[in-house]
Amino acid sequence: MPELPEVEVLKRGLNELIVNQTVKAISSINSPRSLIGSLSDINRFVVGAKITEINRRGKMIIINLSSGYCLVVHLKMTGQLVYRSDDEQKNFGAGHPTNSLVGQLPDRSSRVVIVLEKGTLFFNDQRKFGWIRLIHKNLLEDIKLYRTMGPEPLEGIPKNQFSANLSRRANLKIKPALLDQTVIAGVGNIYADESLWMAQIHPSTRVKNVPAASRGLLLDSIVDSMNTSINFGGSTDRNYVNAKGQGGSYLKFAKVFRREGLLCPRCGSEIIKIKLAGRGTHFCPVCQKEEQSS
DNA sequence: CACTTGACCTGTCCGC
DNA sequence: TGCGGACAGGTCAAGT
Repeated sequence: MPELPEVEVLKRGLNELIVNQTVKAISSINSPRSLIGSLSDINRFVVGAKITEINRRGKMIIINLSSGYCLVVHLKMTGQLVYRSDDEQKNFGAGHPTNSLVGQLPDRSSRVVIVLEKGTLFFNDQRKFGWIRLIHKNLLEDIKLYRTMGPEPLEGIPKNQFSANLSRRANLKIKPALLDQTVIAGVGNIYADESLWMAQIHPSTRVKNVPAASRGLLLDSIVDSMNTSINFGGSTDRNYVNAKGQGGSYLKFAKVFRREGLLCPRCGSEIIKIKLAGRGTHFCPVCQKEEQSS
């Protein structure tokens, strides 16, 4: 669902749409757990503050405020951050056509509503796994996920660092190791499967049995697949949309993800799906060969 | 301590 | 058609 590329596309959109706007109001609706922070802090440090910049760390979005605080957003599986200008809100009310995949807002999945000067930002989350947390920018490290997050793929990770991080999980299978956010930031199910296919590594291979050359190829593949996805606006399976409510088209170009029963674009064999570490895992059993354990 | 499984949720899809 | 259950997967907590 939303992984690094999707969150990056969302971050870029938000930077174009809501920076320099002042927050007029913020409230959670229908899901108190979705907004984390005391009501007094929210009223004091969010309402009346100006949005200065939107950043990303792994799969987290960080909305910086002029008060020195920030709203950290994790979309988890079904979260969305959709901005509607006041004009767009009026048009929706009038039933005008739109290119948004999301209908009139708020809807029944809306969890947090942030009213800005010129529009409204909606945090929608069908399954309520996601959250928005208010925290001072100097205390971001209090969030364990933030503090332990591995290096950013788009900022250039030295291959020896990637290899060393992987080796901390030497006995783990390579796919669950990639999903460990302390090893590398932002990889989820889609880009794990796609990059393992590109690097021709069987997802069940133990990390200790993945040679250095394959690790280097794997890192390159992660970066390549993510950059390609960003260029296509990310992956939309069902829920993901950007800040304007539009989907991304990367899955049309995916080689194995959700393509079980279809043919491997490289060798023509049938792509299969297995369950690995509790996750659906797609790969080519012929050209992604498992290294023998010793 | 390292690793695996279950919980958190809700909408969709499949088989009966 | 209705219903129960499996499934989707990011992260943390609990269990082995």
